[in-house]
Amino acid sequence: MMNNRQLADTFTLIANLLEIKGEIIYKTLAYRKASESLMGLGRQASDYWKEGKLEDIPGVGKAISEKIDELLKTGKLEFLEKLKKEVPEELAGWLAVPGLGPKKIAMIWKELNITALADLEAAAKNGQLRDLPGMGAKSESAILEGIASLSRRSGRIPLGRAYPLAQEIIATLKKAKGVVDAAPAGSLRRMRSTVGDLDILVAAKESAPVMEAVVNLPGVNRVLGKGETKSSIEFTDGVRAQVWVHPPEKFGTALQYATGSKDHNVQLRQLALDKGLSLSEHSFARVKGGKEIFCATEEEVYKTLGLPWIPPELREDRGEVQAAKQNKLPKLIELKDIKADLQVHSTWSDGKLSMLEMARAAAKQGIKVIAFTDHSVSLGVTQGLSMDDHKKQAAEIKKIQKQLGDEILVLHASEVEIKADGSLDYPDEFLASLDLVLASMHTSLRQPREKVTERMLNAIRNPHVDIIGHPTGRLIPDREPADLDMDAVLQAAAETGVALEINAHPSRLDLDDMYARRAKELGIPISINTDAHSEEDFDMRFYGVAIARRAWLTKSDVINAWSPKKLLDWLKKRGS
DNA sequence: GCCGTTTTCGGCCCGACTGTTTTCAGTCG
Repeated sequence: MMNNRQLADTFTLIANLLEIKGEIIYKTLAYRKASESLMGLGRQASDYWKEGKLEDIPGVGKAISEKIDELLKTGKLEFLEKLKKEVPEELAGWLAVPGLGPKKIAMIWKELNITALADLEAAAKNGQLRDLPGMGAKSESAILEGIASLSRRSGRIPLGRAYPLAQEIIATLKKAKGVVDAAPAGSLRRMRSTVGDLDILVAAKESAPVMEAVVNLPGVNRVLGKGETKSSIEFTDGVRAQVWVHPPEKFGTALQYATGSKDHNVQLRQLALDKGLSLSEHSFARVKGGKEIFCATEEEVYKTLGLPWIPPELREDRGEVQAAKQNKLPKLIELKDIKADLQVHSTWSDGKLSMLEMARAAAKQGIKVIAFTDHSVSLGVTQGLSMDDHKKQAAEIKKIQKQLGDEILVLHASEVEIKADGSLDYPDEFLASLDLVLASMHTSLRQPREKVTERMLNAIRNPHVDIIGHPTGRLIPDREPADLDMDAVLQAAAETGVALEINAHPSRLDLDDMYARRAKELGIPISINTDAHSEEDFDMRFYGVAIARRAWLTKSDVINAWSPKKLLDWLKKRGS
């Protein structure tokens, strides 16, 4: 049975091939829209299918629902097979080359009769492209550069790498002449767990000095474009950045525009048109003449549309505009709301600092409850604790609690391994003796779907387990999530009341927003934890909270934001 | 191909930048 990702990939391929074929653009857009919608669904399309409700999926109508039906039934699609005969599938890969679009691809393919990327590279090197219609020597070398950059660029950039890098760039640009303000935009500002490139917006009266500073940033390898309002650069490691410059009085519309998402902006522009206004990054223009409206802040942009300001994390066209219209935007959780960290490691297993040092570091950041979840015995690489070790650790916790007084409450917990056969690393009687049990998978993550799901369900159904740590086991950017049946996982979590973690470490951010939002809808408590192994790791809460905000979570949805008393009562009721 | 508190047909955001052009097409976000 195909999963959402496979369905989405199929429709993206169809869109790419149709585009090269020269099909009307809106048809290809419809397939792309359906593909994105499937990726952000948070539920399996096959469930909609079983209920006969495929057309409830946004962007899926009669034609695409029939195609999903065929794919789920047979695993194949007649329409796609035919299409591949008209347009070689290999050509879709060319679209990944920066600077190459569907028109040029079709033209080169037909003129030179080549379909392999290697042949394209050879043709460019041999100077065969420059004489084609609409091409020249520059286009030819641009294509060669583009192919070379493909190997340099390794896909999307983890948020934890992109965010600090953008802050550095912003700090440098703020020193340029005449700069009033600078801010991240794009998926970076929306805090997606990975971003494609860095979008940065600068407010300045004069553009030239800023653009000069942009192309002279440290580590710039190539200047992809340099204009008055926009410049693009590529760093030596393949990371790309785009910088816009707008005058301060237009900063609001410009920031709103550059933040996106594309679909959110489409919604706003439509709303503007309904009011007789045309919204661009520069201003609101009246459709029938009259004065333009300039906005220096985003608040003014949304106010002009009759909406409250929508936090960037929500701007994904997932119902936020509708909610804003009805004044039903959630009051999103904030960093300062987090009062507990329920996954922390110490030198008892693979942490870098003692429990006392970690507890003090957490207290310094306003944390009131900390749970030490050192690894369990079977995870040998981390020097997991035996039950005997735990007795000693418990004694140690008593001792440091006295030293810490009411500065911070220390819980004796464990990150218990969910073993390959689905059993937990300690017997139930022992789990019951701990203050808190967090269960996670670290090994055999590539088991087949049924097996790995059953294993997870077993942990969720253990009455002593309070939290499931980093549920899917993904590592950004290197490891795909385990092939879990997330519907079954969420269903079981809803039934047993176990909390699911948003692991705040930027290489995990697991659960990601779409699952966390679905969890909230099912009433599943969420726990945002740093998985800290050192003092700096406590800062990673910031990313965890960002993902929670993208999932529409409020204080009451997150157990770490509850009062210590409420949290302890909840733990007590869970029987461990 | 999808969609609908003015539409079941006629829309579907719109501007910047580049390169190959003598006014515009292609790509990108």
